[in-house]
Amino acid sequence: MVTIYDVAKRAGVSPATVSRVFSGHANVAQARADAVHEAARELDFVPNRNARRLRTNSSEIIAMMVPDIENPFFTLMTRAVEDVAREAGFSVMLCNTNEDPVREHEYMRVAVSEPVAGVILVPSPGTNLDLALERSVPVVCADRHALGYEVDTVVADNKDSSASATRLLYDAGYERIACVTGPDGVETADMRMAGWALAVQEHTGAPPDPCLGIRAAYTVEDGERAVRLLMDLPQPPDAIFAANNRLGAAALRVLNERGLLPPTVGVVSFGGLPLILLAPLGVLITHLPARELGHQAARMLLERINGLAAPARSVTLPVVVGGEGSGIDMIYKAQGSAE
Amino acid sequence: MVTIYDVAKRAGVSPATVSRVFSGHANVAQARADAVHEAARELDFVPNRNARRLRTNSSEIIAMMVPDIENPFFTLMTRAVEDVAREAGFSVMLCNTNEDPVREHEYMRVAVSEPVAGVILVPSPGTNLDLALERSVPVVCADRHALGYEVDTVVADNKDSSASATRLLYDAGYERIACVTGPDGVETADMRMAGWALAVQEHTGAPPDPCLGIRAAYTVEDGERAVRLLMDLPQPPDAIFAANNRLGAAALRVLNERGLLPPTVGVVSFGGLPLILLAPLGVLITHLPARELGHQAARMLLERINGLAAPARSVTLPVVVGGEGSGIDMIYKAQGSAE
DNA sequence: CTGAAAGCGCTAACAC
DNA sequence: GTGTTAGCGCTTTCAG
Repeated sequence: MVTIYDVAKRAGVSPATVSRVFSGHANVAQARADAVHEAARELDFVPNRNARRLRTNSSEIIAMMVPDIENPFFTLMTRAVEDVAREAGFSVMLCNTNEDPVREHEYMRVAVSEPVAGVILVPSPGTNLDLALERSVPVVCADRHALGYEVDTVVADNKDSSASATRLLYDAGYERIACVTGPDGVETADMRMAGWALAVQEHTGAPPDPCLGIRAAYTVEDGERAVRLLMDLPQPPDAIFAANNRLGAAALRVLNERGLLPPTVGVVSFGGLPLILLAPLGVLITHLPARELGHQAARMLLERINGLAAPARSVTLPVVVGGEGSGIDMIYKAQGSAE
Repeated sequence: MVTIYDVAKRAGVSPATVSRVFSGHANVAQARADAVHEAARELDFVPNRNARRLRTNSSEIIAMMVPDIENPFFTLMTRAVEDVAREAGFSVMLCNTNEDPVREHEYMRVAVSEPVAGVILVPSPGTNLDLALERSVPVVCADRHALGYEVDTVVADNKDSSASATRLLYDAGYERIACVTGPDGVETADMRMAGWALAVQEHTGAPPDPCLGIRAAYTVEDGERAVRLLMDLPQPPDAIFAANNRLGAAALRVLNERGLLPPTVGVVSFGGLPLILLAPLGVLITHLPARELGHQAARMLLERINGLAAPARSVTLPVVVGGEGSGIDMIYKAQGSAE
């Protein structure tokens, strides 16, 4: 393996000079810097990052922990994180927490012992950040808050936009609107259900019928189970507010089985369905700002990595509802692969 | 930061013993090992991986380089890699090459200087593996071969199954079948087009009309452009063989615009469309073994990381076509999120 | 089975 | 500006 010593010898300078040249921020005479670069090229020198990291106790790796890497929403967010990370010279280590605090914590252990420069996390209900915080590894939460911790967080405006989306169903003439949402304690699930409940209360003057608000894992399979339950009710709903893209797909699949596709039964999918046409259907989609969530989270993390010491910040990204180019759209007008 | 020295002092042993306990494979008396573990727990000791890596010159990171992390096909593959990597104690660094050799090479540089334990790569036409090979970082290629290199590779049986899929369109009564495939030089694009051409030749006794075989980037946008070209032909096709999921979606979108959805114009999408119902349509889907590709690639890489020195292996995963549970299925029967 | 000691390749004081 | 030097925390001979 070729080291700075080899390069130094060949370039006729000291190892320190080589180090200075490669670590950037240091004054080296132009002539010597050139000599170093030339020697390095000739020797095909690649700096050893582990040695550097051991010395500086830092890395250029960001850990990105998401509940489900196969969900296009998180994929898009990850992609956005990767884009800004790369530009700043960081790599992204991807971790699939599976919405499981144990697994998440396991990953946190390796992240901390790495140590990574920072972590971007979509927290689960049982998230534990102690390990990272003790060792002052910067953490920013995306999409949801971490319960009991004060860290930078960026989320979407879940409650208000859920209420707006639900109102759209009322506007379209539906009267008995159900809600399928995610697991208890998952912030997005809770907030979106709260938004739905709010809109129902506004419209009917009473809290929603408890049978109409139902929970499922954020998966198509479990969503189908839940939607079947809903449609088997003595008084089934005439519209469904689905709190994420998986549940939206589940609703459509079940309704399809029963010949009740929209507009027979109304559907709003909170979060984009994969880019594909469903032209005959009138499904309402709200576009979550997945990309912006990722960008913002990455930017905030980079600030922290660079030493920013301000108190925890919390930003809520707006989800404009209704109108062209806004948050809610007919599916066949949907742009972008999956928000 | 707490080090093995702190732990050693507290446990009343030497640093070497602590190291032996944590690096596993070493004989330490049970009593001392217990003492070490206890001390480590009390001190909340986490081994510093950079120090270890510097010493051993190895890491537990696998670089996974894919052309488009937002494509569910690659996402699923990545997920499969992550699953087997995790089990073996490895983390996955995700790299989005964007089908761009320059960007790919850039990532290869950081992978090599990391150094990562190995890399799993979906190569582009211009892939250059010299950097990794010189430094004997194991590489396995997935989904495509790397031109000009002898490395472990796992691919799907693209040509034969494309031919079979095309035959299915003939069987369904279509007569003038077009093909939209990916960029020239991208192996999957070339092989799938070759399979289509083979089936056409078989059926018509002549090579396909060159106008009917068209290329596009593997994106929905560019696919739409290509399909429009096809449908604007003086003699437009009555069926389309789309060589990947993006192009399949593109075909459906364009046909939808023109009121020509299947079965008016036949469509086969080579590679699963995202899980969503399209019941009224009769789209043929072939399911690519994305998960198996990932598993297999990861397993082969792990073998190399563990020192296997056999000559390069090449495995082709079968894509059984036709029949229940096989490669081709009606979309509304599709299982799995996106193969 | 265990400890002492020598680095892995690099950076960062510190002198010059 | 540049060279010298002392480690970063860990693994690994080598003795005992």
